[in-house]
Amino acid sequence: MSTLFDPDEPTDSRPMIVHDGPAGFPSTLGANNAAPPAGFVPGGASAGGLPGGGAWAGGDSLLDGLNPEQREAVEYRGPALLIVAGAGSGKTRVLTHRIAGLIGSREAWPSQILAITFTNKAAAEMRERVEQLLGQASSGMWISTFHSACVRILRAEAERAGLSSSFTIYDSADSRNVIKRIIKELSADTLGFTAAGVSNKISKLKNELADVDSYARNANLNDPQEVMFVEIFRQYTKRLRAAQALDFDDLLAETVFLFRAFPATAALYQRRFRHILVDEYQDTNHAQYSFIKELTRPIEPHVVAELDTAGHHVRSLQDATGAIPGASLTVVGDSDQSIYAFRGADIRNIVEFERDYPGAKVVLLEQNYRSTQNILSAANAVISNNFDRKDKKLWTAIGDGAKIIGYTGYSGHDEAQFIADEIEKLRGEGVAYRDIAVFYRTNAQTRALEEIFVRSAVPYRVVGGTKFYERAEIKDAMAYLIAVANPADELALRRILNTPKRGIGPATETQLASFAEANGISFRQAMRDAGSLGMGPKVTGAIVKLARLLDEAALMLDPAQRSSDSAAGVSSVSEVLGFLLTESTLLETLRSSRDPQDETRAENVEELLAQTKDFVKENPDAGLIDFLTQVSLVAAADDLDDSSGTVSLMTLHTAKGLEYDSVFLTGIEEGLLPHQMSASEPGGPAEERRLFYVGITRARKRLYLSLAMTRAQFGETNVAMPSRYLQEIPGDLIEWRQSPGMANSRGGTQPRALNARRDGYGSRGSSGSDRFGGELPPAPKPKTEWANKVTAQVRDNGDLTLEAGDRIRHVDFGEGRVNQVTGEGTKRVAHVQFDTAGAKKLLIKIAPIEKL
DNA sequence: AGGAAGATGTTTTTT
DNA sequence: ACATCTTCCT
Repeated sequence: MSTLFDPDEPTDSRPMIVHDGPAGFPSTLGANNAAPPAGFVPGGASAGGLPGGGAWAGGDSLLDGLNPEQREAVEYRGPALLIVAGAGSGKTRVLTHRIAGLIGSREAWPSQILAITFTNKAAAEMRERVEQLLGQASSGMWISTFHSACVRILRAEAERAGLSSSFTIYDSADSRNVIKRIIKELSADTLGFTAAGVSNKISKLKNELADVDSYARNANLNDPQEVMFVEIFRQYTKRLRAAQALDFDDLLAETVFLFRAFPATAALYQRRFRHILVDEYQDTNHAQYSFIKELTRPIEPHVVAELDTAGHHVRSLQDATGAIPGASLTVVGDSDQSIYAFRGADIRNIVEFERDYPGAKVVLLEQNYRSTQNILSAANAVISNNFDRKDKKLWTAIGDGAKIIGYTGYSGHDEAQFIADEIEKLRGEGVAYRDIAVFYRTNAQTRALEEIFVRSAVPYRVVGGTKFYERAEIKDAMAYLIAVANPADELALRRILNTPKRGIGPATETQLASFAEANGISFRQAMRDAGSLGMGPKVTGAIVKLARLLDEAALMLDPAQRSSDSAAGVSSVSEVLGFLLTESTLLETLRSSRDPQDETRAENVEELLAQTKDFVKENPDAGLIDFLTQVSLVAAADDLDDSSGTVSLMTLHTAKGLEYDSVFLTGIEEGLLPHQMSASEPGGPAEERRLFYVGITRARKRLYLSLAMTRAQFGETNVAMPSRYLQEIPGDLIEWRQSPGMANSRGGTQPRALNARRDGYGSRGSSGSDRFGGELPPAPKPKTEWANKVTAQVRDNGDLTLEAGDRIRHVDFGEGRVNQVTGEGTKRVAHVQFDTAGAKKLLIKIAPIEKL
């Protein structure tokens, strides 16, 4: 987060560098720095810089503890470097050391470095580690995501780009709303258009840097379907522009367009960033690729001259021809971990890097420092089934480690119970909750897990999922802020128009819109002028009042206006939000509602208010726009709090780039992994395999693979088949606690069909393990004890008191004896030794138990 | 205008 | 199963 507001301002206290503007080049040197940077110095580093170094980082050489390949990746100097980094091969280490080396050896100023990461969290981590290596904070580095970097550039160059610098950023839900409205107005739904479909298509096009016009030029105008799509696209573009809004894809595309249209503007950034490093390069799409391509373009002599005349310092960077050579580019990636093709990531960007940047150096990192050999062997075996890849084998010096544990549950709930039990077992062995993670393919799978975890008193955290900022009440509150920051944003205005209810219905809304249209004024202005619309006095009053409220809030933020009455200076984001929430009665309405859910909603809004206060504290110089930007660009993985002592639950996609001691990979079933939807996509199954591979390689010491025989979806319970990928793991690596073929306890449930492999995978000698070859037995009946019963009941045992020695009966586990009771109030937990089911922990308040 | 009951679709992944 | 959207009723 701090990366979005990294201290790049002249107000920064450190004397090292003085900046000269948004694209500031270190034009003036601090007194303590004698040597100016001169772009990269080939060979300079190894000669006098790094190895002997230690001058800058508390004496620790940057190369200590690196293997030869890693060293090479840190030390190499040249225009282009590709680091092919297998999972867990220490690429973050290499990147941070490389950056620290560039800065520490004075080859580059921090401000000449642009490092792109996949998430804000990764950016923050990288910044921290670089500063740790350097032994000091280094302002001016840009370490951020593609999107954050583009926002920063676009806000700085807004005028050039034809935008307001306070443009709003629409998330996918916002753009879908706009599209939905357009579809409705054009009655395009009769042609089979859906908001989601159109939104996806537009997103894909923008990722390819197409816009309406370029698309329309090549469109087949005899196809009514196509004509309609073009019309929707056109409307969408028009509305976003009118609202001074950009969607996620625009952020990149507009930046690229800006660079291409204004070479001199681009040159400011080309000149500034002499070293560009991109992480997760395999997941870049065409727009991102182009962004990097533009930034690393050499600056033509005539543009250099232009800059020079404009007073920029460029002479020192010129080569013999008068041009400024392109920045040096380092990309890191692993094509085996490419999992975002579905949203336009183009694996060719990394595969063809050498062709793209002739003379590029390639370094391969294959030694893994994360996982045990058993885990790596499984990963290697799986991924080797993807043809069309460079063979690459991860290896480790760590040793074999524990076997992979396999488990087949009767249902998703059974699977979840197994995981909860195993987590407790691990806990008993001294593994902390925070070192455990549970991965799944789809968010829907969290339900069963959460239910069981709550019951079993396993502390957990869902990373991502339904995000805080996507909640309706938060979007409402945010819409107030957006309306203040960007009066042109009609979407925000319409959203708050009748939230909370103030008697302004859809009819009134339409009247306002057409009034604005007819008079060529903004929706906001139409609200101010509502008096001349001849509506009822009550409605008119409500509209005008809202408009006035927003205007007033805007004044609170405007430094020019602070002259008169209000003694205080410019108000902070939290003050403005507090004002808006109070005056609009949004918060009060939620609090006094009789809908029980509104209580939580009110709490959420208050949480947002608290967050703005934190934000103001951490970023004293940042304004409303900065806050809105930050909120727009937070990702699922960003809010992961490492310090919390909880088990982490997340999707396989979110898991990329993370690692845990113990990993549970759940739902390894056909239809789920690989997912049903991927079957029709061209590279689908291969991408799903990479996803599986990514999941496996997150584990350091222990890996659990679990699946269920039946899984509930769409309210129906369906039979699930083991994933084809399971067979790709050599049997001797897995120890099946309950194998896919032997889940027949309890009076002999039928053995079930696998994808018919006679040698079975892994079933270790237990009875019935090899009975499933060939035949296709009927689907097993869901075990009644589990099937969908957990959801049915919302239990509340009230103030049931238990103490050590009590005997209880549990719906699923039978009878048992309480050994211990811990915790307080509603969180009291009973530690129970069941007669047949073993030891469990139960949350007393809600567990399906009775005292005997 | 606002609320309740009924209809509908949604679940692949995300900056 | 659940949430959201639509339709109908007050």
